[in-house]
Amino acid sequence: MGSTDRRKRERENLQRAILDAARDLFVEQGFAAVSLRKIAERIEYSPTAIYLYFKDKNEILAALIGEGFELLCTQMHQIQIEDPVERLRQGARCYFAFTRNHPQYYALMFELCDEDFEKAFGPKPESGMQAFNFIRGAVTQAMASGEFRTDQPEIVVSHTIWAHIHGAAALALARRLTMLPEEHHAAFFESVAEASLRGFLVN
Amino acid sequence: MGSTDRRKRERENLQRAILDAARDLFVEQGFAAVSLRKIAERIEYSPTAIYLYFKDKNEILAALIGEGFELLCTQMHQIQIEDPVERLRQGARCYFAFTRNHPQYYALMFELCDEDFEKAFGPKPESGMQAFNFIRGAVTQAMASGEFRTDQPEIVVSHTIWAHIHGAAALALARRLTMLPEEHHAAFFESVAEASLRGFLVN
DNA sequence: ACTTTGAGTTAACAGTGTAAACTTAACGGT
DNA sequence: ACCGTTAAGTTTACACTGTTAACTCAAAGT
Repeated sequence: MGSTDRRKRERENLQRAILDAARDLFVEQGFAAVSLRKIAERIEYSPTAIYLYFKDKNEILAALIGEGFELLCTQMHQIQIEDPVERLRQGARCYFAFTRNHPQYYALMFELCDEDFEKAFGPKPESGMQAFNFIRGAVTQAMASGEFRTDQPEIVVSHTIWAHIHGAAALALARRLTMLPEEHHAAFFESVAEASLRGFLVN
Repeated sequence: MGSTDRRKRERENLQRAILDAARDLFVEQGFAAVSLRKIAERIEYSPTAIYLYFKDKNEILAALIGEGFELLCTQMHQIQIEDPVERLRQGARCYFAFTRNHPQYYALMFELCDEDFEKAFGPKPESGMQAFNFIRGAVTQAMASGEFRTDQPEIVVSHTIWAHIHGAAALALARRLTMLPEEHHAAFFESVAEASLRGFLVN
Protein backbone atom coordinates (compact mmCIF):
# COMPACT_ATOMS: atom_id res chain seq x y z
CA MET A 1 0.00 0.00 0.00
CA GLY A 2 2.29 2.67 1.32
CA SER A 3 -0.56 4.90 2.29
CA THR A 4 -0.78 3.56 5.80
CA ASP A 5 2.97 3.90 5.96
CA ARG A 6 2.66 7.53 5.03
CA ARG A 7 0.04 8.12 7.72
CA LYS A 8 2.31 6.54 10.27
CA ARG A 9 5.20 8.65 9.09
CA GLU A 10 3.11 11.79 9.31
CA ARG A 11 2.08 10.85 12.83
CA GLU A 12 5.68 10.50 13.88
CA ASN A 13 6.59 13.74 12.15
CA LEU A 14 4.00 15.66 14.12
CA GLN A 15 5.06 14.02 17.34
CA ARG A 16 8.62 15.09 16.61
CA ALA A 17 7.47 18.59 15.76
CA ILE A 18 5.65 18.85 19.08
CA LEU A 19 8.72 17.70 20.98
CA ASP A 20 11.00 20.07 19.09
CA ALA A 21 8.72 23.03 19.61
CA ALA A 22 8.25 22.17 23.27
CA ARG A 23 11.99 21.79 23.88
CA ASP A 24 12.78 25.10 22.21
CA LEU A 25 10.07 26.90 24.16
CA PHE A 26 11.10 25.30 27.46
CA VAL A 27 14.63 26.50 26.84
CA GLU A 28 13.50 30.01 26.01
CA GLN A 29 10.91 30.49 28.71
CA GLY A 30 11.11 27.62 31.19
CA PHE A 31 8.75 24.73 31.69
CA ALA A 32 6.12 26.48 33.77
CA ALA A 33 5.88 29.51 31.49
CA VAL A 34 5.15 27.47 28.37
CA SER A 35 1.51 26.73 27.68
CA LEU A 36 0.09 24.12 25.37
CA ARG A 37 -1.40 26.96 23.38
CA LYS A 38 2.05 28.41 22.74
CA ILE A 39 3.33 25.04 21.58
CA ALA A 40 0.28 24.60 19.39
CA GLU A 41 0.70 28.02 17.84
CA ARG A 42 4.32 27.30 16.99
CA ILE A 43 3.52 24.06 15.20
CA GLU A 44 0.39 25.63 13.67
CA TYR A 45 -2.11 23.16 15.09
CA SER A 46 -4.97 23.60 17.49
CA PRO A 47 -4.04 23.23 21.19
CA THR A 48 -6.03 20.05 21.70
CA ALA A 49 -4.34 18.31 18.79
CA ILE A 50 -1.41 17.75 21.14
CA TYR A 51 -3.60 15.46 23.23
CA LEU A 52 -3.76 13.03 20.33
CA TYR A 53 -0.02 12.48 20.78
CA PHE A 54 0.59 12.99 24.49
CA LYS A 55 -1.59 12.20 27.45
CA ASP A 56 -0.90 15.55 29.09
CA LYS A 57 1.70 18.24 29.49
CA ASN A 58 3.80 16.13 31.86
CA GLU A 59 4.07 13.35 29.36
CA ILE A 60 5.72 15.56 26.79
CA LEU A 61 8.10 16.69 29.50
CA ALA A 62 8.83 13.07 30.36
CA ALA A 63 9.56 12.32 26.72
CA LEU A 64 12.10 15.14 26.59
CA ILE A 65 13.70 13.92 29.79
CA GLY A 66 14.09 10.49 28.24
CA GLU A 67 15.78 12.05 25.24
CA GLY A 68 18.11 13.96 27.53
CA PHE A 69 19.28 10.84 29.31
CA GLU A 70 19.80 9.03 26.05
CA LEU A 71 21.91 11.91 24.81
CA LEU A 72 23.99 11.90 27.96
CA CYS A 73 24.44 8.14 27.81
CA THR A 74 25.54 8.28 24.21
CA GLN A 75 28.27 10.74 25.05
CA MET A 76 29.32 8.80 28.12
CA HIS A 77 29.64 5.61 26.17
CA GLN A 78 32.10 7.16 23.77
CA ILE A 79 34.65 7.15 26.54
CA GLN A 80 36.81 4.07 26.05
CA ILE A 81 39.65 4.29 28.53
CA GLU A 82 41.09 1.23 30.20
CA ASP A 83 42.29 2.76 33.43
CA PRO A 84 39.22 3.20 35.65
CA VAL A 85 40.50 6.28 37.47
CA GLU A 86 41.30 8.11 34.28
CA ARG A 87 37.94 6.98 32.94
CA LEU A 88 36.21 8.57 35.90
CA ARG A 89 38.08 11.81 35.34
CA GLN A 90 37.06 11.84 31.73
CA GLY A 91 33.50 10.93 32.67
CA ALA A 92 33.26 13.92 34.95
CA ARG A 93 34.51 16.19 32.19
CA CYS A 94 31.95 14.67 29.85
CA TYR A 95 29.22 15.27 32.41
CA PHE A 96 30.20 18.90 32.82
CA ALA A 97 30.39 19.35 29.09
CA PHE A 98 26.86 18.03 28.82
CA THR A 99 25.53 20.51 31.35
CA ARG A 100 27.32 23.28 29.51
CA ASN A 101 26.19 22.26 26.04
CA HIS A 102 22.66 21.18 26.94
CA PRO A 103 21.66 23.13 30.02
CA GLN A 104 18.06 22.94 28.88
CA TYR A 105 18.02 19.15 29.03
CA TYR A 106 19.90 19.02 32.30
CA ALA A 107 17.49 21.42 33.95
CA LEU A 108 14.55 19.29 32.89
CA MET A 109 16.30 16.09 33.95
CA PHE A 110 17.20 17.17 37.46
CA GLU A 111 14.66 19.73 38.56
CA LEU A 112 11.60 17.57 38.61
CA CYS A 113 9.03 16.56 41.11
CA ASP A 114 8.55 12.90 41.85
CA GLU A 115 5.54 12.10 39.71
CA ASP A 116 7.26 13.40 36.63
CA PHE A 117 10.36 11.49 37.51
CA GLU A 118 8.49 8.23 37.77
CA LYS A 119 6.73 8.92 34.52
CA ALA A 120 10.08 9.45 32.90
CA PHE A 121 11.75 6.40 34.38
CA GLY A 122 8.90 4.00 34.85
CA PRO A 123 9.01 2.94 31.20
CA LYS A 124 12.80 2.88 30.82
CA PRO A 125 14.77 3.17 34.01
CA GLU A 126 17.83 1.57 32.52
CA SER A 127 18.60 4.66 30.44
CA GLY A 128 18.44 6.95 33.42
CA MET A 129 20.69 4.77 35.51
CA GLN A 130 23.35 4.15 32.92
CA ALA A 131 25.22 7.35 33.73
CA PHE A 132 25.37 6.21 37.32
CA ASN A 133 26.37 2.71 36.32
CA PHE A 134 29.24 4.28 34.42
CA ILE A 135 30.56 5.43 37.78
CA ARG A 136 29.83 2.13 39.52
CA GLY A 137 31.66 0.10 36.90
CA ALA A 138 34.76 2.26 37.11
CA VAL A 139 34.75 2.24 40.92
CA THR A 140 34.40 -1.53 41.04
CA GLN A 141 37.27 -1.90 38.62
CA ALA A 142 39.44 0.59 40.50
CA MET A 143 38.85 -1.29 43.72
CA ALA A 144 39.70 -4.59 42.12
CA SER A 145 42.89 -3.25 40.56
CA GLY A 146 44.02 -1.78 43.86
CA GLU A 147 43.92 1.84 42.73
CA PHE A 148 41.04 2.60 45.11
CA ARG A 149 40.89 1.88 48.78
CA THR A 150 38.36 -0.71 49.80
CA ASP A 151 37.57 0.42 53.32
CA GLN A 152 34.10 1.53 52.24
CA PRO A 153 31.40 -0.28 50.25
CA GLU A 154 31.52 0.34 46.54
CA ILE A 155 27.96 1.68 46.51
CA VAL A 156 28.83 4.35 49.07
CA VAL A 157 31.94 5.40 47.20
CA SER A 158 30.04 5.59 43.91
CA HIS A 159 27.33 7.73 45.41
CA THR A 160 29.90 10.02 46.99
CA ILE A 161 31.59 10.62 43.66
CA TRP A 162 28.25 11.12 41.96
CA ALA A 163 27.20 13.66 44.61
CA HIS A 164 30.35 15.65 44.02
CA ILE A 165 29.95 15.82 40.27
CA HIS A 166 26.24 16.45 40.40
CA GLY A 167 26.73 19.17 43.00
CA ALA A 168 29.11 21.12 40.79
CA ALA A 169 26.77 20.79 37.83
CA ALA A 170 23.76 21.82 39.91
CA LEU A 171 25.49 24.90 41.29
CA ALA A 172 26.60 25.96 37.84
CA LEU A 173 23.14 25.47 36.44
CA ALA A 174 21.45 27.40 39.24
CA ARG A 175 23.93 30.20 38.58
CA ARG A 176 25.27 29.94 42.09
CA LEU A 177 28.88 30.45 40.98
CA THR A 178 28.70 34.22 40.94
CA MET A 179 31.30 34.45 43.69
CA LEU A 180 33.75 32.53 41.51
CA PRO A 181 35.63 34.72 39.02
CA GLU A 182 35.18 33.65 35.44
CA GLU A 183 38.86 32.81 35.00
CA HIS A 184 38.61 30.19 37.76
CA HIS A 185 35.64 28.32 36.32
CA ALA A 186 37.70 25.80 34.40
CA ALA A 187 39.98 25.24 37.38
CA PHE A 188 36.92 24.71 39.57
CA PHE A 189 35.49 21.94 37.40
CA GLU A 190 38.88 20.31 37.11
CA SER A 191 39.27 20.56 40.87
CA VAL A 192 35.91 18.88 41.40
CA ALA A 193 36.78 16.07 39.04
CA GLU A 194 40.05 15.54 40.85
CA ALA A 195 38.88 16.04 44.45
CA SER A 196 36.00 13.62 43.98
CA LEU A 197 38.58 10.87 43.38
CA ARG A 198 41.53 11.83 45.50
CA GLY A 199 39.90 10.84 48.75
CA PHE A 200 39.61 7.27 47.53
CA LEU A 201 43.00 6.71 45.93
CA VAL A 202 45.51 4.59 47.80
CA ASN A 203 48.41 6.52 49.39
CA MET B 1 -2.97 55.35 72.25
CA GLY B 2 -2.40 51.65 71.89
CA SER B 3 -5.01 51.30 69.19
CA THR B 4 -2.59 52.01 66.36
CA ASP B 5 -0.24 49.56 68.00
CA ARG B 6 -2.96 46.93 67.96
CA ARG B 7 -3.61 47.57 64.26
CA LYS B 8 0.06 47.17 63.51
CA ARG B 9 0.16 43.97 65.55
CA GLU B 10 -2.85 42.61 63.70
CA ARG B 11 -1.19 43.41 60.41
CA GLU B 12 1.89 41.49 61.39
CA ASN B 13 -0.21 38.61 62.67
CA LEU B 14 -1.98 38.24 59.37
CA GLN B 15 1.28 38.45 57.44
CA ARG B 16 2.66 35.67 59.64
CA ALA B 17 -0.51 33.64 59.14
CA ILE B 18 -0.15 33.96 55.37
CA LEU B 19 3.47 32.83 55.48
CA ASP B 20 2.68 29.91 57.78
CA ALA B 21 -0.21 28.74 55.65
CA ALA B 22 1.83 29.14 52.47
CA ARG B 23 4.78 27.22 53.87
CA ASP B 24 2.61 24.35 55.05
CA LEU B 25 0.82 24.14 51.73
CA PHE B 26 4.05 24.34 49.75
CA VAL B 27 5.36 21.45 51.79
CA GLU B 28 2.25 19.40 51.26
CA GLN B 29 1.66 20.08 47.60
CA GLY B 30 4.66 21.89 46.13
CA PHE B 31 4.99 25.51 45.10
CA ALA B 32 3.36 25.28 41.70
CA ALA B 33 0.36 23.34 42.93
CA VAL B 34 -0.57 25.88 45.59
CA SER B 35 -2.87 28.67 44.49
CA LEU B 36 -3.50 31.93 46.27
CA ARG B 37 -7.08 30.81 46.68
CA LYS B 38 -5.99 27.77 48.65
CA ILE B 39 -3.84 29.91 50.91
CA ALA B 40 -6.71 32.35 51.34
CA GLU B 41 -9.11 29.58 52.20
CA ARG B 42 -6.81 28.23 54.86
CA ILE B 43 -6.44 31.58 56.61
CA GLU B 44 -10.13 32.32 56.04
CA TYR B 45 -9.69 35.51 54.07
CA SER B 46 -10.57 36.42 50.53
CA PRO B 47 -7.87 35.65 47.95
CA THR B 48 -7.17 39.26 47.16
CA ALA B 49 -6.52 40.12 50.79
CA ILE B 50 -3.10 38.56 50.30
CA TYR B 51 -2.20 41.33 47.89
CA LEU B 52 -2.42 43.81 50.75
CA TYR B 53 0.57 42.06 52.31
CA PHE B 54 2.60 40.74 49.38
CA LYS B 55 3.14 42.18 45.94
CA ASP B 56 2.53 38.84 44.26
CA LYS B 57 2.93 35.12 44.70
CA ASN B 58 6.68 35.24 44.14
CA GLU B 59 7.15 37.72 46.94
CA ILE B 60 5.68 35.38 49.50
CA LEU B 61 7.99 32.68 48.17
CA ALA B 62 10.93 35.06 48.49
CA ALA B 63 9.97 35.81 52.07
CA LEU B 64 9.97 32.12 52.92
CA ILE B 65 13.35 31.67 51.26
CA GLY B 66 14.74 34.46 53.38
CA GLU B 67 13.44 32.73 56.48
CA GLY B 68 15.03 29.48 55.37
CA PHE B 69 18.46 31.03 55.00
CA GLU B 70 18.18 32.73 58.35
CA LEU B 71 17.30 29.43 59.95
CA LEU B 72 20.26 27.70 58.30
CA CYS B 73 22.62 30.48 59.32
CA THR B 74 21.44 30.36 62.90
CA GLN B 75 22.23 26.68 63.12
CA MET B 76 25.58 27.11 61.38
CA HIS B 77 26.64 29.82 63.78
CA GLN B 78 26.13 27.58 66.75
CA ILE B 79 29.20 25.66 65.66
CA GLN B 80 32.10 26.97 67.69
CA ILE B 81 35.06 24.75 66.96
CA GLU B 82 38.59 26.09 66.79
CA ASP B 83 40.11 23.58 64.40
CA PRO B 84 38.99 24.63 60.89
CA VAL B 85 38.97 21.12 59.45
CA GLU B 86 36.84 19.74 62.25
CA ARG B 87 34.62 22.82 61.91
CA LEU B 88 34.10 22.01 58.23
CA ARG B 89 33.19 18.43 59.09
CA GLN B 90 30.68 19.61 61.65
CA GLY B 91 29.37 22.25 59.23
CA ALA B 92 28.65 19.58 56.65
CA ARG B 93 26.78 17.51 59.23
CA CYS B 94 24.80 20.59 60.20
CA TYR B 95 23.97 21.25 56.56
CA PHE B 96 22.75 17.70 56.05
CA ALA B 97 20.71 17.87 59.24
CA PHE B 98 19.04 21.01 57.92
CA THR B 99 18.06 19.35 54.67
CA ARG B 100 16.71 16.41 56.65
CA ASN B 101 14.81 18.47 59.20
CA HIS B 102 13.58 21.19 56.86
CA PRO B 103 13.40 19.69 53.39
CA GLN B 104 10.57 22.09 52.59
CA TYR B 105 12.79 25.14 53.12
CA TYR B 106 15.74 23.60 51.31
CA ALA B 107 13.65 22.78 48.29
CA LEU B 108 12.41 26.35 48.07
CA MET B 109 15.90 27.75 48.62
CA PHE B 110 17.65 25.78 45.91
CA GLU B 111 15.11 25.00 43.24
CA LEU B 112 14.35 28.48 42.06
CA CYS B 113 14.48 30.38 38.85
CA ASP B 114 16.62 33.48 38.62
CA GLU B 115 14.04 36.19 39.12
CA ASP B 116 12.89 34.64 42.35
CA PHE B 117 16.45 34.28 43.46
CA GLU B 118 17.20 37.94 42.90
CA LYS B 119 14.02 38.93 44.65
CA ALA B 120 15.05 36.86 47.62
CA PHE B 121 18.64 38.05 47.74
CA GLY B 122 18.39 41.56 46.38
CA PRO B 123 17.22 42.94 49.71
CA LYS B 124 19.54 40.89 51.90
CA PRO B 125 22.31 39.02 50.12
CA GLU B 126 24.45 38.75 53.22
CA SER B 127 22.14 36.20 54.79
CA GLY B 128 22.25 33.94 51.75
CA MET B 129 26.00 34.04 51.48
CA GLN B 130 26.77 33.44 55.12
CA ALA B 131 26.57 29.67 54.80
CA PHE B 132 29.13 29.89 52.02
CA ASN B 133 31.27 32.29 53.99
CA PHE B 134 31.31 29.71 56.75
CA ILE B 135 33.18 27.45 54.35
CA ARG B 136 35.46 30.21 53.10
CA GLY B 137 36.48 31.21 56.59
CA ALA B 138 37.36 27.68 57.56
CA VAL B 139 39.28 27.04 54.34
CA THR B 140 41.27 30.24 54.72
CA GLN B 141 42.14 29.32 58.27
CA ALA B 142 43.06 25.75 57.33
CA MET B 143 45.37 27.03 54.61
CA ALA B 144 47.01 29.47 56.99
CA SER B 145 47.54 26.85 59.66
CA GLY B 146 49.07 24.45 57.18
CA GLU B 147 46.38 21.80 57.46
CA PHE B 148 45.25 22.43 53.87
CA ARG B 149 47.42 22.45 50.81
CA THR B 150 47.78 25.82 49.15
CA ASP B 151 48.38 24.77 45.57
CA GLN B 152 44.94 26.05 44.56
CA PRO B 153 43.24 29.39 45.19
CA GLU B 154 41.08 29.45 48.31
CA ILE B 155 38.01 30.44 46.31
CA VAL B 156 38.31 27.36 44.10
CA VAL B 157 38.79 25.03 47.08
CA SER B 158 35.81 26.55 48.88
CA HIS B 159 33.58 26.12 45.87
CA THR B 160 34.73 22.55 45.42
CA ILE B 161 33.81 21.67 48.99
CA TRP B 162 30.50 23.48 48.67
CA ALA B 163 29.70 21.60 45.48
CA HIS B 164 30.33 18.30 47.19
CA ILE B 165 28.08 19.03 50.15
CA HIS B 166 25.37 20.63 48.06
CA GLY B 167 25.43 17.72 45.64
CA ALA B 168 24.75 15.19 48.36
CA ALA B 169 21.93 17.29 49.75
CA ALA B 170 20.44 17.83 46.31
CA LEU B 171 20.50 14.13 45.47
CA ALA B 172 18.87 13.25 48.77
CA LEU B 173 16.20 15.88 48.30
CA ALA B 174 15.41 14.82 44.76
CA ARG B 175 15.08 11.27 46.07
CA ARG B 176 17.87 10.12 43.81
CA LEU B 177 19.37 7.82 46.45
CA THR B 178 17.05 4.90 45.75
CA MET B 179 20.01 2.77 44.68
CA LEU B 180 21.60 3.26 48.08
CA PRO B 181 20.32 0.88 50.76
CA GLU B 182 18.85 2.61 53.77
CA GLU B 183 21.48 1.26 56.12
CA HIS B 184 24.21 3.00 54.10
CA HIS B 185 22.65 6.43 54.16
CA ALA B 186 24.46 7.63 57.27
CA ALA B 187 27.74 6.26 55.97
CA PHE B 188 27.16 8.06 52.68
CA PHE B 189 26.72 11.47 54.27
CA GLU B 190 29.72 10.88 56.51
CA SER B 191 31.71 9.80 53.45
CA VAL B 192 30.76 12.98 51.63
CA ALA B 193 31.75 15.15 54.57
CA GLU B 194 35.09 13.37 54.75
CA ALA B 195 35.84 13.02 51.04
CA SER B 196 35.13 16.70 50.39
CA LEU B 197 38.07 17.52 52.66
CA ARG B 198 40.52 14.68 52.19
CA GLY B 199 41.63 15.85 48.78
CA PHE B 200 42.88 19.10 50.27
CA LEU B 201 44.60 17.89 53.43
CA VAL B 202 48.38 17.81 53.46
CA ASN B 203 49.73 14.26 53.14
C1' DA C 1 -20.77 64.95 63.50
C1' DC C 2 -18.00 64.59 59.31
C1' DT C 3 -14.32 63.27 56.81
C1' DT C 4 -10.63 60.51 55.86
C1' DT C 5 -8.21 56.34 55.87
C1' DG C 6 -7.22 51.75 55.19
C1' DA C 7 -8.47 46.85 55.55
C1' DG C 8 -11.12 43.80 53.23
C1' DT C 9 -14.45 42.11 49.70
C1' DT C 10 -16.76 41.29 45.25
C1' DA C 11 -16.53 41.27 40.39
C1' DA C 12 -13.96 40.82 36.47
C1' DC C 13 -10.12 39.70 32.98
C1' DA C 14 -6.97 37.17 30.43
C1' DG C 15 -4.77 32.95 30.39
C1' DT C 16 -4.13 27.99 31.92
C1' DG C 17 -4.72 22.53 31.38
C1' DT C 18 -7.90 19.49 29.83
C1' DA C 19 -12.39 16.83 28.36
C1' DA C 20 -16.34 16.23 25.29
C1' DA C 21 -18.65 16.91 21.21
C1' DC C 22 -18.29 17.85 16.60
C1' DT C 23 -16.21 17.98 11.71
C1' DT C 24 -13.77 16.28 7.96
C1' DA C 25 -11.05 13.63 5.13
C1' DA C 26 -9.22 9.26 3.81
C1' DC C 27 -9.50 4.33 3.81
C1' DG C 28 -11.35 -0.70 3.02
C1' DG C 29 -14.89 -3.62 1.44
C1' DT C 30 -18.55 -4.43 -1.54
C1' DA D 1 -18.80 4.01 -7.66
C1' DC D 2 -20.86 4.05 -3.38
C1' DC D 3 -20.99 3.52 1.82
C1' DG D 4 -19.74 2.80 6.56
C1' DT D 5 -15.87 3.10 9.54
C1' DT D 6 -11.98 5.05 11.43
C1' DA D 7 -8.48 8.28 12.51
C1' DA D 8 -7.01 13.23 12.76
C1' DG D 9 -8.09 17.60 13.95
C1' DT D 10 -11.10 21.47 15.43
C1' DT D 11 -14.48 23.98 18.12
C1' DT D 12 -16.54 24.66 22.30
C1' DA D 13 -16.68 24.50 27.05
C1' DC D 14 -15.30 24.07 32.04
C1' DA D 15 -13.05 24.78 36.17
C1' DC D 16 -9.11 26.92 37.70
C1' DT D 17 -5.08 30.24 37.91
C1' DG D 18 -2.69 35.07 39.17
C1' DT D 19 -3.87 39.65 39.27
C1' DT D 20 -6.39 44.39 38.82
C1' DA D 21 -10.11 47.65 39.61
C1' DA D 22 -14.08 49.09 41.82
C1' DC D 23 -16.61 48.88 45.78
C1' DT D 24 -17.95 48.43 51.05
C1' DC D 25 -17.58 49.55 55.54
C1' DA D 26 -15.98 50.19 60.09
C1' DA D 27 -12.82 52.63 62.83
C1' DA D 28 -9.72 57.07 63.69
C1' DG D 29 -8.84 61.72 63.66
C1' DT D 30 -10.45 66.27 63.73
